[in-house]
Amino acid sequence: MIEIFNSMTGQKAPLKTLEPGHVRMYVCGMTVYDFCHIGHARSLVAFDVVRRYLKYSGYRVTHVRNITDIDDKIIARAAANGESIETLTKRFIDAMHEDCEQLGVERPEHEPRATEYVAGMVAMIETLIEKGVAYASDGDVLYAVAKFPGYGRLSGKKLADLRAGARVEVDASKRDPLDFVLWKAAKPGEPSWDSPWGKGRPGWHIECSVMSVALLGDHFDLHGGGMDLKFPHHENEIAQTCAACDSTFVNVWMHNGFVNVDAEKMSKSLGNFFTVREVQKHLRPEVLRAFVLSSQYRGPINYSDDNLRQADAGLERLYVALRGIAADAVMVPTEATERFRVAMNDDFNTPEAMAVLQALARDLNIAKSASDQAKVSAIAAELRGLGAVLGLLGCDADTWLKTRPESAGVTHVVSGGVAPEAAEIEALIEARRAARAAKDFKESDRVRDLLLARGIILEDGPEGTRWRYR
RNA sequence: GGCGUCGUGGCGGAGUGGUCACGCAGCGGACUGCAAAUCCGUGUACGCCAGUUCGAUUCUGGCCGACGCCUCCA
Repeated sequence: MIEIFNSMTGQKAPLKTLEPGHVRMYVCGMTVYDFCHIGHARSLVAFDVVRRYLKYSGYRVTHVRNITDIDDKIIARAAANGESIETLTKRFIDAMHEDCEQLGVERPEHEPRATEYVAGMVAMIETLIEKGVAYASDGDVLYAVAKFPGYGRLSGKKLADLRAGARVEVDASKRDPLDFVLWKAAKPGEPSWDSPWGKGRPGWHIECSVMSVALLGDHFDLHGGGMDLKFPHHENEIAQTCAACDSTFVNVWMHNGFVNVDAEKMSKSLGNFFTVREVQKHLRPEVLRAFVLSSQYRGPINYSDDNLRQADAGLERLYVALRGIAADAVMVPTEATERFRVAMNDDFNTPEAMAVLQALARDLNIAKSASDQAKVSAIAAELRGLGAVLGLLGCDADTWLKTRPESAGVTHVVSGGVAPEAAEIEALIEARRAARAAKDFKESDRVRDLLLARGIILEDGPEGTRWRYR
């Protein structure tokens, strides 16, 4: 039984799908005017693990992740770059897909774009006006927040408190400062669509209401996103969908925590963000993934070189254990799998799940030194199998270990082939072998130091010498 | 100001009313020509103050501190 923390209730509860064996989930995706940063990566990876684990647990998953391809920032960025909105958004959508592939994030079943659903948004806005919860004003359409009784429930806010804390100047067209825009009248030169209220474009929140209803229905199982979307975005989504469809909308709300830098939220406005592709210049995407999974998805996670280094070291230990073992055995679940499942069933406790992988690595190393082949391949299969549920350990171990960190970034999808200078390294190892055979340890140590200076570590074993980068 | 999350050993990070996380780093041992890798061992950690309890890091209350949301943001 999978238990999930529901932001709406503040408690964990067993997952009960509306349709037996089928999970329908919607996760807020990106606004595509820039590259993915580590914060996006965390959300992407966190919900990718949710998706993978649900599938592993036997569910069919219909996962929707939207793409916001029209909004103020996109318009501004395109104008600043002197390029069209289409060119800009296409570029960053492609970049996002590349980043996802690097991070091992599976493609969701649907990736709807806001601009493809404008007609539906207009229709929902009309319904909201008919129902008396929205009003047109100077070409804008606003949602009258006070008309929706449950407003603030998700974020635990009261209308009065929100008004007291309001830091935004009141827009003259708003009847209540908290009312939010469903439709924006077009300004000259801006992209626009025809509507009953004149030319304009949708507000941000309405797209998610319309696209989720269109692809998943007006009542589905899971809705996720970053903590910062809880208010106002998800609150507004609820107000829109529930009022327009007279529905329950979402059963379980999930929110991932932030990535911090020096204990501060990584964000565009603070300028303390790193993009996924920058980071991949000096480490492999799988390390980033392991780093994200090293803490539970709801808590904060601190981005630092040392924490990344630790994630790398932990992952390397797993790959070292798997090295040289054929990946041909079928996974047979043992107590380790049971422990893994208990951890994951508890609101996706990935740190605990990773501890299980480490325990398997130790057992594997022990079985290896005992030369218990049956046990070795069984444990290796279980380790790989559970790793796959987290989207880890998908590479060939030897390839992983023989790929230089600085040439990383292209290794998540195993492509075979070791580093280019492998032949040269092998030659030096052979020379050293000869020296050792002749008991010329001075020479053999010289060769080893030579290689070490290039970041290559040698390991002498019963079957000869192996090498890896570090 | 309102609302909320959190505070675990050198670091990261789970978890629990009373023997165990796990990883990184360190130290000792085994192994090794020496290393590396691996295995074994090793740390009186649970913000502060009270309360409940035979016993609290784990429950309750208060305090302090950090962070977040209240405005676009994963």
